[in-house]
Amino acid sequence: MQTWSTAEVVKLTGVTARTLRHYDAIGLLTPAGHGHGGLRRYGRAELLRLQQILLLKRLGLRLDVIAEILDGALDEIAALERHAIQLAEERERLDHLAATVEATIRQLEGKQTMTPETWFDGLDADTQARHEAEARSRWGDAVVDAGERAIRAMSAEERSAIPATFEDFHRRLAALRDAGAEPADAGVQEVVEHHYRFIEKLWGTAPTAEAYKGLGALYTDDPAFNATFDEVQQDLAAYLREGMNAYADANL
Amino acid sequence: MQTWSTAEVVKLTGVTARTLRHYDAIGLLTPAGHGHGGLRRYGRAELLRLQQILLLKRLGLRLDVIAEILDGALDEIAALERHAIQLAEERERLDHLAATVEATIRQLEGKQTMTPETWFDGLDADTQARHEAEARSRWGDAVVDAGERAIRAMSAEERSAIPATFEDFHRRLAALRDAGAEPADAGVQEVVEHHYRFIEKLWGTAPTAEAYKGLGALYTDDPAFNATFDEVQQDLAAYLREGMNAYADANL
DNA sequence: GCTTGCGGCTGACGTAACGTCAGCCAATAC
DNA sequence: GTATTGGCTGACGTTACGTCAGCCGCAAGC
Repeated sequence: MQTWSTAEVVKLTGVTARTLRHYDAIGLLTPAGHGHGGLRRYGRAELLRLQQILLLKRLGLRLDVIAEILDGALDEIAALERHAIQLAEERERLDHLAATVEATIRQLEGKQTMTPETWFDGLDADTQARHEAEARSRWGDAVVDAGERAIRAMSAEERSAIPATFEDFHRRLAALRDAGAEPADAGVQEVVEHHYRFIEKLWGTAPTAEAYKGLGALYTDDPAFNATFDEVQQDLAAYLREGMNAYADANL
Repeated sequence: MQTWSTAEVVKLTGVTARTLRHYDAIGLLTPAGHGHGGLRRYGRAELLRLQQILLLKRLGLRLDVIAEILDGALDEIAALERHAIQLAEERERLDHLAATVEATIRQLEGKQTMTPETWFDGLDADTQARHEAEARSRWGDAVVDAGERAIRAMSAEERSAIPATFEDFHRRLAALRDAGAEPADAGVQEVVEHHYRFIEKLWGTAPTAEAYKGLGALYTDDPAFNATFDEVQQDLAAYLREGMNAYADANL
């Protein structure tokens, strides 16, 4: 029976000698035997098996899965079906990623003059871009795009008034808190309602309960936001968040 | 100045403690200082940096690249643009892979329901039965039945003529190739069209461009197929594959 | 007989980004 | 005094090999 040495198999198939040794080491492709000095010798059956391995590998399957298929422990069609599903998921993930990266680039390039620097009050352009990326991954592109349109539709006056409006909310909330009001109390909820309406205006669409609560969580979780609130009053972000949660539960 | 312990940062950001230690170990995020017992302490600056790290990481950048960007050694926009290109390439690769996998699955299905041992040597009756049961539960009866109906709609003569029909294609292609014809030439494309119609008949449905190309790739990649072609003429599979690609591009 | 070269061999380390122990330490709570 | 909390520092495992380093057997040339 004809046999082939490692070097010959390398020439025939294009795989590297190291790969053959690796497949031997993990038991995926055991040589037919060993010649003088322990030299590996492959027979026809091993070459055929190697061809199958390479085919399945080209399809992106993992070596352990390939081994299970070739040894009959796994159904080939079922394994490929699962693999196809994984490929589709991965592709979708990449699509989403690519969109977010593109948005980030556009933002960094400043080609989009959407939110003036005043928007996030104190955040530099770089941080702003990060926030847009975060917003897109949190709420989706549609929401952020709508927000951009809404902001552009505002007059310059309205736009420049944004930070002051937020500051006004924050100060009123801090005052209520100092007075001992709970987040769910009517006075606080009134301010929160104004806040909600204002966000709706900024976003160009009415936030859902989840989105609004998510925004509240962002206020406390994001150190940049949190710091902005802390400047007005310690832990004000958490106070507002509770107010937003209560508002969302009661009205959205 | 306010500082946070590892556990606090974990709660604030959602990353694991192990990750924070890892980032410290590779120098990506060094704590502001160490408290009693070597406990890590993070300040506002570190939280902001961590925030940036997490955003870039969500965009799929590698940690060493992130470090270079944050330390100013790399231009952020340029790095993201390169990254976007890589994402697009990876996506395309997955597209291609998915199409090939789908075609392979179809072909394996065809192996079992449509063309018996005469065309493909390799699956015994038991394996075939398992595959069919698997196929029915996974793809639904409709698809498998359609294929079987298509086969059954053939007369016994037609069925037994399947291998001969393929062989006829192969011989005609080999002859054209010997005569110097390119895969895209009209004469070859005419044979390929017959081949396409025949596959359509066997599958019970018209292959898409991707599926048809995937089948061509399978002819060259699968050793069982390739060997069948090689018996007629050396590297005939690759020749047919090119013809199939040209046909798909022009007509599907 | 000795060296050189070829072809191959067996470890062993490195890769990306951590997860998952194992074993130890310090401060606090009971 | 001890259990608990919260943290610490190694070190191994993960995937599919690439890349040495060091050694061995066999042949040809000197």
